[in-house]
Amino acid sequence: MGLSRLSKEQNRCVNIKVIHIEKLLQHLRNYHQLGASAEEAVTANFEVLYFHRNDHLMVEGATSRYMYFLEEGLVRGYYNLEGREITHWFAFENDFFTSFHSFITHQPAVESLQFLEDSCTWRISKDRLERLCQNHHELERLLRIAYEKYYLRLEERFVNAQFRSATERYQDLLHQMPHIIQRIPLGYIASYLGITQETLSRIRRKL
Amino acid sequence: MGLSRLSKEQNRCVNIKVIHIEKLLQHLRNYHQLGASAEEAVTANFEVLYFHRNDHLMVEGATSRYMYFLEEGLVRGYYNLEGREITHWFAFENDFFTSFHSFITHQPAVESLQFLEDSCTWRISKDRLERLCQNHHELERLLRIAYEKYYLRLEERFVNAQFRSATERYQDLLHQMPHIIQRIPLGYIASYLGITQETLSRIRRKL
DNA sequence: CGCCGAGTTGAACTGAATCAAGAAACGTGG
DNA sequence: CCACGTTTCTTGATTCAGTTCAACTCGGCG
Repeated sequence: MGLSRLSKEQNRCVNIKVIHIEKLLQHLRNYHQLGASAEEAVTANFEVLYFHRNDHLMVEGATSRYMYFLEEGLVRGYYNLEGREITHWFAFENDFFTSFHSFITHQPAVESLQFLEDSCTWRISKDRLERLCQNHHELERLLRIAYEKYYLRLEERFVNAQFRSATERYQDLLHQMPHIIQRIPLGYIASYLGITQETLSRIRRKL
Repeated sequence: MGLSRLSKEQNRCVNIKVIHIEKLLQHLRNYHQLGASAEEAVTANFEVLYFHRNDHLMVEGATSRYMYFLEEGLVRGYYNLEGREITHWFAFENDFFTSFHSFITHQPAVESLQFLEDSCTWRISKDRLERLCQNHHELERLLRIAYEKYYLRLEERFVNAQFRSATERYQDLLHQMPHIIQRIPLGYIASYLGITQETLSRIRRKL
């Protein structure tokens, strides 16, 4: 459950921050165009952090004070339900992630966040994000638009969960993220889909 | 499938708009405090509309160009899945509603919206809402915060759908909205919970 | 009165969970 | 580079929650 970070690499990378953060800025532009001063504010307020495979970013009970952007790597959010571990989301390259409930409400998180691959992230604290939004209407708008998008994503997942069979959900997943199979253990994928590992194994045999 | 409106009552109400819209403003203040000019802009840009029980606000295939606020009444959103009607949300007093996917993406909606009771709504077009947000940073912020809240609501529903039994979900619903039983036919509630009407009927017998 | 929609009940069926046991793959230390 | 233990994945037998289909009850209403 190490919270260890690659401080050497990290320092190396802080020096070339301006180069790297371009990927985050590029991604932000997909949501909404930003002026020079807003982009500078982003550059000044996000910080890079590196993690190892299997590192925990946070564990349940902690309060999430940061929003993260995943430049490279893979993360899962999971929680315990009656003694068993439920993975309820994955974040891939170019995703924002955090324990949203905790981040938004300031309450202790019910979920834990763990890296499944060595990862490069950018983070900003809630305080700073609020300040940035206050000072740059453009960023507030960007955030609003980002929430719209994330809302729609979630809505789609909800409909799938409630009205499609396990097999359909697995096929959808394969279709939308074919790479997922190589990168994530079956058990995590199963609980993400809301089924048991055994059932998923059987589904795969038939395909 | 009447799209009829109560134009007489409506006109009467437009005259006393300033009194009525107070309820919308009051609700908005729960999300974020607004200055006088923002409140005036809201007052000037929302319009009141009345509907009858069973009226359709829109049917699948149409594109949702308005965001609605429900001052009084009851609405459901539903769609067809393999010939059967699935109610996937209800809006109650003080809820915002529309076909979110359609409203956000400008694409034709897959769902239809129907009033289950005589209702009083306030609406604003997407264009005007965008303009308001552009001119009033406060409103942009309010909208961002509203999306956060709606995101969390949906997340909770998603978790319930995927990991709780039908009985648990029904009990949760009873607990959170006890009035729902009196106001909504059993079949709608069942599909909202993701189960059949027969199953819900059996669950109720046992309680 | 008879019809119609809403809700209930029953019996058979089914998709997925559970429990239990093996097989395969993985990584770590010697 | 092999050997061993651990984790990951598969397979089988059984059980169970919820579906399906069909029939029936009840209350309202033209």
